Amino acid sequence: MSTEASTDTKEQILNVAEYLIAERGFAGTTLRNVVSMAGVNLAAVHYHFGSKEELFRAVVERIARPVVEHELAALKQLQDEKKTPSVEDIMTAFLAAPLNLLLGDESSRTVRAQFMGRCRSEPEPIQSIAAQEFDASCQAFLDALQRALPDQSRSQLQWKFDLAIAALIRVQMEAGQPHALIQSSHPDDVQQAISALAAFLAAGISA
Amino acid sequence: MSTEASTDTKEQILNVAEYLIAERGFAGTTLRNVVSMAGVNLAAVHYHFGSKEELFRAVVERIARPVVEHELAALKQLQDEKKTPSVEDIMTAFLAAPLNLLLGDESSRTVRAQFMGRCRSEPEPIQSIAAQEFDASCQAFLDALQRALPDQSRSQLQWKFDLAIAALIRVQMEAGQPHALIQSSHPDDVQQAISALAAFLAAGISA
DNA sequence: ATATAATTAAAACGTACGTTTGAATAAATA
DNA sequence: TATTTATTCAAACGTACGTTTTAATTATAT
Repeated sequence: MSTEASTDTKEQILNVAEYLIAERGFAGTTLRNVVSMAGVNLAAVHYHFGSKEELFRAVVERIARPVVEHELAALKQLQDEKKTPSVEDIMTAFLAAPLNLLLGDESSRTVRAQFMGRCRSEPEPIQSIAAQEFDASCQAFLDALQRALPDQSRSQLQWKFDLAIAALIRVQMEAGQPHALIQSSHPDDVQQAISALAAFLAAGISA
Repeated sequence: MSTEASTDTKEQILNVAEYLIAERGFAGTTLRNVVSMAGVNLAAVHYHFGSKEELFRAVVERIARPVVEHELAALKQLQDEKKTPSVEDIMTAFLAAPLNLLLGDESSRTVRAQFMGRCRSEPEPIQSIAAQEFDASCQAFLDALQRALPDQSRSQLQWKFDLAIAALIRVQMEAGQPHALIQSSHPDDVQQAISALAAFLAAGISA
């Protein structure tokens, strides 16, 4: 048996698509760019994924699943430790999973971050496809914030948490650039960035 | 004489290009979409602007100029009133100009906001073309923040102010949507949103 | 009114797009 | 080994892209 050759092709396509869409956006990335850089045949995309849009969905799923899992696990652990975690605790748990992904192998460090950033600014229906993959963790963290700040209205917390996501994504996209919060993928730097960003957001959300 | 017909065509193209790029992004907008909706000939784009990229630059310039002017004027007035304005004062001045643009005629209310949002997430070189149009006011406000918070390092303020811009743009893009900060273009609502967002950001930046 | 310039129009340029097809090749089953 | 299935490949499908060209039209000025 060899699903070997098959999965190689499939993963190569996913890797390259993630890289190019992160760099150029969905509309700016052509399947011919993808297969050329991946070293596979053009028809392989439709054989394995069906269409360009389905390929995008596959890339998003591959990225979102572990992030959402980590986030929900971190939140659960936090709630097991403390009865009512602070806003800063909650935000730290929320930020840790995606930002620690920046610690992965150097090659795909920024790529994954930039891809997630693109997801939120792509035109419909691309944006919605991405959003629904992250929806589960967003709801859970919003509930946690509501318990920590019972005096704030739900709609208030909603737009504040939305801005927190916007900030997280901005930090991810700018990682490594001249004046960004995250300068290197060194564990200490990333941990410090998580703390600084959690403090920034906790202050704003609590205000 | 009639530069009449000419400026009509030119402005129609600018209007429609702004609308479509706001909705679909630069790569997702075709010149044939533009001229079809604008009711002008395809060649008119190249006659008046030279290329698709130059058309984009023209749209950005038309939007950015009044915003930057208003922002710098508001900052100057603030610094004339108070010797050392508070962080919240500064952020309010920064937010007021772009958010008050949402008070314009209902038709183009969200369009302009979404366009500015797109500018920051477009792939290069589109993003840079847009960024340089807003650069002047960014530097001025960063300087003002530095004077209000002399204990924070420049690089700290830089990523914080960058996140403030990200938040501003997110608020603009989401305006009118279900759980957004800005629900209507009613002057009172917008003014309240400016206050809330200024408080959110001032807390984060000062933290 | 006539000549000159500015603007619009229709059509085609070459290129690249996402997708489909049908044959060739490799792998798995019998 | 023979046969069926899964995968790769080269080529072409029709469509749409940004841009250019050339001619018709409109306005300005002599």
